[in-house]
Amino acid sequence: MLQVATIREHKDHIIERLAVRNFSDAKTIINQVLTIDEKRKATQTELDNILAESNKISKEIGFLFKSGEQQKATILKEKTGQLKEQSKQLNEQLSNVQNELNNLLYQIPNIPNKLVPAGTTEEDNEEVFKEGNIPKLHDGAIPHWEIAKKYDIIDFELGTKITGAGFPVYKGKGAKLQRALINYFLDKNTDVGYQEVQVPYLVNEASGFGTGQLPDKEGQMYHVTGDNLYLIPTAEVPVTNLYRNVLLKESDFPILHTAYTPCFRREAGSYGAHVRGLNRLHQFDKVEIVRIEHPNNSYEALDRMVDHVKEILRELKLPYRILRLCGGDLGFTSALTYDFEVFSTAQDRWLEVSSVSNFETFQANRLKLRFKNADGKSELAHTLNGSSLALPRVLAGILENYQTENGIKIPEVLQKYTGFDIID
RNA sequence: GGAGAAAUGGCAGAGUGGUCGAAUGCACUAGUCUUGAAAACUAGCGAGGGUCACACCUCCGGGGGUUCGAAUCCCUCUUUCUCCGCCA
Repeated sequence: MLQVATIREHKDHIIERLAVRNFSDAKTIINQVLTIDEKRKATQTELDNILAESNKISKEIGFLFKSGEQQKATILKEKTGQLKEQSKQLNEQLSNVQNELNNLLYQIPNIPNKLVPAGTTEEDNEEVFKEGNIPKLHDGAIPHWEIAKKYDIIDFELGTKITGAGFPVYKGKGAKLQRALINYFLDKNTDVGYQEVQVPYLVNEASGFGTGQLPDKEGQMYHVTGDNLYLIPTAEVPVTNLYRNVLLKESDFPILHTAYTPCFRREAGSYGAHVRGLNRLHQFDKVEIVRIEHPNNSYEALDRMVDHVKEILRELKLPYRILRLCGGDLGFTSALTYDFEVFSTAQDRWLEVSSVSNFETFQANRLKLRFKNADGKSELAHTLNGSSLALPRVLAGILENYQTENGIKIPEVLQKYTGFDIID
């Protein structure tokens, strides 16, 4: 959520940048926000004046009672009745205006960074980096869902029986390989200073609001209605909300966390040809990295996160590329996002395995995540996060790219975690 | 799940209807003293709105109510603690 003060000061710039997202209503909404905020201020001032007078009279009544002048007090009491009625009305007005203002603010996405290219679909994303060799597979190479079946390491039908489509069961070396990946990712992250945390997989409404999933995207999350809780779609939600309503010191920066969690996504409406196997699931595992940064450092931090994910993919020897998301593909809350995609050789397509974003103050404003700056003033911090990494597609990439006629080889860096070097 | 107690500033902890955004202690910040530090002393020290700056307004777990006036009384929700029940 943008701050009204920011909107007021940088109105033209914001309208111009929002055009990159094809957010055509920008000008109208921004102008509405400013008008309504003026109304808010006026109403607030009017209410404050009435409350001030009412407070003054109440105090006087107190003194009069003490000195035994009951009659004078009674006269004053009558006067407060009117004021009370007025303040009640104004209060209602104020909360209406405030709701109106908030409803507008909720509709405005984050301002894209100047690096974000214009564009409408994923075709317009900008490839900024590419590395690794696409292996030449032997004749008869197969996609990962067939590999999974052939070696009996992932059972999709069994998951369907227990829950439904999109909830696979990992078995034997498949399960072990998954666990190896989780441990490997966590170790890589903690090695460079991310503190590991284990967090709840269910979150309340306030948390969903803080990171921007609510109120608009509740359809993407599983809702436990009995207790009004949501299953997390990503560790970003609980981990970032660790810092909801927090006032930091400048010396607290940077804050770095990593967390392994399962992720639950309804993926409503995204069925189709490209969702086979591990490509798109309702439940999957992910290791996330989250940073809370001083505004001056957040873009350097973003670059460091990108470098970190690069190193992991390099170590796994998977061919990958990095995309800078265009305005049309950029998430609602993000100012700049880099997607990492691994090449899935048997499917002949790129699979997204990580998404690294800077949200600047967009989430912090909702979270009330601030720090005391050098002038002693409260200022919003910047939040960032990235996958490091999402498991299923990395797994798919390994199974497909490492397949040989004799079985699936295990990437060298993982062998000390798996305890085996081939699935056969 | 049942019964009882509690929730106040970074922490501890006063405050049970009026001048209380709130005593006191610790922590913290600045100054005096000191070669420096400690100690001692002095001053400052919650957040949000509003203002050029003041004034002023709001906030004592959340929400609602009583009252001219609520941290204080009432209702409700949440959380914590104790006891009982259940249980990985």
